[in-house]
Amino acid sequence: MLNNETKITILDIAEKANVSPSTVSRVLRNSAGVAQKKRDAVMQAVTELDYRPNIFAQSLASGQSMTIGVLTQNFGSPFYDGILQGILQGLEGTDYWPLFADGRWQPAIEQQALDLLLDRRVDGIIVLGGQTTEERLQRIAANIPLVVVARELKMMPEHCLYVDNFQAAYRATKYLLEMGHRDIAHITAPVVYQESVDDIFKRYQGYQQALRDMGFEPDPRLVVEGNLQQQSGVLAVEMLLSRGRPFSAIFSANDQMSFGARLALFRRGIRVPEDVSLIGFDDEASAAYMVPPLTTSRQPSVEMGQAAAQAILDLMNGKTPTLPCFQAHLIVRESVSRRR
Amino acid sequence: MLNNETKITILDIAEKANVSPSTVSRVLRNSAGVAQKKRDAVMQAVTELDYRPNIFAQSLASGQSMTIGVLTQNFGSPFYDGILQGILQGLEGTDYWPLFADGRWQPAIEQQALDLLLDRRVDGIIVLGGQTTEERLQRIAANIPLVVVARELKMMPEHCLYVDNFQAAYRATKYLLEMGHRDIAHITAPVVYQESVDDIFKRYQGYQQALRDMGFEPDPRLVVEGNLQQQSGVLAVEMLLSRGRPFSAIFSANDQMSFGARLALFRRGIRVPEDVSLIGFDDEASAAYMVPPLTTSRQPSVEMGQAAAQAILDLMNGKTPTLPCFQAHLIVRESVSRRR
DNA sequence: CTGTTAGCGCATTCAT
DNA sequence: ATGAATGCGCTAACAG
Repeated sequence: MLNNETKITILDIAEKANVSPSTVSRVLRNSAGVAQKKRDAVMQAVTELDYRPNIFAQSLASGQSMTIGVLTQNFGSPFYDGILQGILQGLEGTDYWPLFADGRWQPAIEQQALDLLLDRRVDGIIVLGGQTTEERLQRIAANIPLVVVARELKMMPEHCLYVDNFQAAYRATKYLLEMGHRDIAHITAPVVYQESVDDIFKRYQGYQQALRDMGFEPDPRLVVEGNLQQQSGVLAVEMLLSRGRPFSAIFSANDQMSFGARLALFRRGIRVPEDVSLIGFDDEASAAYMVPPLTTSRQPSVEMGQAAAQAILDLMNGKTPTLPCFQAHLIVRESVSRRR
Repeated sequence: MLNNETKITILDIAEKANVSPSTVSRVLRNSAGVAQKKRDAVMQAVTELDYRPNIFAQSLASGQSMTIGVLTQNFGSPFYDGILQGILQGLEGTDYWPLFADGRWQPAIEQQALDLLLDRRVDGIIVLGGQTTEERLQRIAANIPLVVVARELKMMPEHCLYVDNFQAAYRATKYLLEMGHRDIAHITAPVVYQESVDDIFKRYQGYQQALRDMGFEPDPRLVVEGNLQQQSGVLAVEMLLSRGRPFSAIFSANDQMSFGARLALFRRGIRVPEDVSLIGFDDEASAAYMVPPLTTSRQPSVEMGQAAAQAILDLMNGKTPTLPCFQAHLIVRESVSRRR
C-alpha cells in the first residue's frame, strides 16, 4: 500500500515548508492565490520528499474520483479494443484515468459491471454497445456524464456516438453494383446474436435498399444467416453454394464472418476476387493480412474512441460536446473485382 | 459522484438496523462474529436502502485499494490483449479489480504509467514485458506483490511468467528440418525493436542451435531483419528473394512479420505451403484467418494472463504462487508442407 | 459480541 | 493571502 518506504503526508511537507496544510493543498491543486515564496517552498518540499498525494483521501474529501468508467462488451475484440485504444489516447494528458469493465455480451454480467463502475464512483462513464436498457442509462445520465458508443439510443441521441450502419451497408452494396455485380449475396445474423439491438439488421436493410434503388429486387436465396463468429462464415458460404443460386459477390455483415467466408471459398478453390468479390464490415485490422488483403482508408474504431473521450471530457466541463452525435462513415474493407 | 439519488452512508443503515456503525462494518466485511439477528437486520437495511459502501472511505481507512495494477505495453496488441483477457478472467469472482495502464513501448511513458499505478495505491501489480529496470522492479516488489509476465528477469526469476523463446524457436526449426527442409530462412529483428530485452534474439538463437544440432551450419544469407511490424515482413521476403539464395521455408520471429511475408509471397505468386512453408511466432488469433490458415493448439497468451492473476492473488494471500516460474510452451503457428 | 472513540489524508469552509 | 477547524465515510483498536 505504501508507495515507497515512508508514507509522507501533506503534513510532512507543510512542516518542511513552514506553511499550513491547507496552503500546501492550495498550491497543489492551484485552487487559490498563494505567495510565490511559499509556493516555491512547498514545491521544493514536495520534490525533495517525493510526496505522493493519497488518492483516496483526495477523492473522499473532494467527492471526485478522477476516473472515467468504460464498460466494454468483449475484451479482446478487435473492434472494441480499437475504441478502448482511442479512449486511452483521448484521455492522455488529462487528469482522468479510465476504469475498464467487461460485460461479456451477457446482460447479467453487464449490469454487474455497471454496478461495479458506479460503486467505484467514476466521474463519468462510457458505455460501448451492450444491452443495458435505455431507462437505466437515462437514470445514470441524470447523475453523471454518460456517452454511449457504437449504439444508437432513441430517447437520448445526444449521448450517442455510433456508426451509420445503414449508410455504410448501402454504400458497400452500391459499390458492388457499380462494379457490375448483379448477384450479390449477403451474410447477416439473426437478432439474438446481434451486437447492439439492430446494428446487423440495419446493414441488411442498407443492402436491400441499395438493390432496390438501383432497380433490383433482393433475392432471399442470396441471404444467409450466421452467428457473427468466424466459423459461421464458413457455413454460410457452404449454404450459399448448396442452394445452387449463382453469385459473384458477397457482402458480409461483419469481418469475422467474412474471414470464414474467405476460408470456405479457398477450400472450394474459388478465387477472391477473381471468381467472387468480398466485402466485410467492421474494419478489423487483421483484414489487412488476408490474401488478398482487404483495404480501408482509416481506422474508425480508434477515432470513435477518441471522440468518446473528448465528448465525456466536454460533458464534465459543462460544455456540450462538440460532437453531440458523431457518425463514423463507411467501415468497410473490400476485395472486389469488376464484373462482366 | 453519487451513486443514486441520496448518498446513504453506513450511519443510515446503522440507525435503521438499530446497531452501531461498527457492527454494520463487521457484518459487511465479515470481520468478526455478529449475532444472527443483528446480522439479518443489517443486511435487510442494506438491501432496502440499496446501500453502496464508499470505496474511497474504505480504502482510506483500511489501507487497501482492492485493485491490482496491470502495466501493459501496447493496448490493442493481440498478444498482450490476450494476456489482459486472461487476467480479467483470473480476477473474476475475487474482490480485486484490475487497473490498466499502457506503456506504449516507450520507457519514459512506461515509467509514468508505473508511477500512476503506484499513486493509485494498487495492492499488487502485474507488469507485461516492458523495459523497466530490474532494480526498479525489485524496489517495487519489496513493497507490494509483483508479477512480471512475458519477460525473464535474472535477479528475480521467481516473479516471472514467460515463454521459453529459445525452446519454442528450437522446436519450430527442428520441425521444419524434420519435414525435410534444409534451406530455412529466418526473419528476426535488431535489438532496438525487440519487445522485451532479448525475446527475439533468443528465438534467433534457438533457430541456430536447432540447425547446428541437426548438423547444419546456419547461413547468414538466410537471415533478414525486420522491425516486428507487418510491413517489414514484406520487405524481408523481398530482400531474401533478391539475395538469390534459395529457401524452402521461412521461420518468422513474430506473427506480424509472418503476415507480411505471406503477403509478399502471394504478390510474387509463390504458394504457401506448396512452394514455401511458413511458421510464425506469437499465436495471434488472426493467424487462423490466413489463407491457408496457420494452426495452433491453444491460446497461450490467455493462459498466461490467468496464471498471472492467480500468482498475484497467491502472493497477496501470503502463499507462494503455485507457479513460481511458469513456462508456456511452443507458441507457434504453422503452415508447412513436407519437402523432397 | 457490541458500542464508543479515534483516526486514515486531504479539501474546504471560516475566520483572520 | 493563510492558518485553524471541520468533515468526507469508513475501519480498527479500545473498552465493556
